Amino acid sequence: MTRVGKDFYMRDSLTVARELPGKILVRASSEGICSGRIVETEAYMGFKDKAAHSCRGKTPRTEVLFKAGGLAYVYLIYGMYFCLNFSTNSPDKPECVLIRALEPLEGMELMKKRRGTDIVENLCSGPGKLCGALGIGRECNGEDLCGERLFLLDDGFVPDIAASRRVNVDYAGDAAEYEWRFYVRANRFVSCRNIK
DNA sequence: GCCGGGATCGTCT
DNA sequence: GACGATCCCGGCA
Repeated sequence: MTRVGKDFYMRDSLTVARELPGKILVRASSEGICSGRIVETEAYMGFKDKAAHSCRGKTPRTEVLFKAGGLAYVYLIYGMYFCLNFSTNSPDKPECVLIRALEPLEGMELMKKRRGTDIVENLCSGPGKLCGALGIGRECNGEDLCGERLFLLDDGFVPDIAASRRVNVDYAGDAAEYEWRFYVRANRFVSCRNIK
């Protein structure tokens, strides 16, 4: 079991998104420790990707993406839910990877309490859900992914990974067709299991 | 089990 | 002023 270091994030988001499934995300807060194995990701490739927040340049919201990779990019969606992304690559390439689903491991009781359900499949099977389960909000934006509150472990497990179109980016023209979503095949903790 | 609609507000135009 | 990188609930089967 090793900690994932900064170098891992200093590559393009497609490469990172493909290698993330199987890694273990650990979240430590005042309420306790939670962890889960990443089972679903999406790559957002910066300027060359019309679905990416950063494709039209730097704004107050996307500022974190214009720094070296290895930071959390957290934003509010639909006015009610948060999404967790890992920034990747160099400051001139504002790319990131959306974390879409986890297979819950540690801290099951705390995650159930935060989510208000005992159904394990519903704890982290979606971007908004996993932020709820892990207690991730706007205060995590810019958080170092190699710190003590949020980090990644590698236990050597390599799952069987499939690719598909990304979820809910129909507005993005050609970019909507790119198969930049990566998920663990036949895993019951993946969101949108009808999309192949 | 599947489907449709509503919630809710920060962000950018 | 419009619109989401979503989720939940209710209705119907």
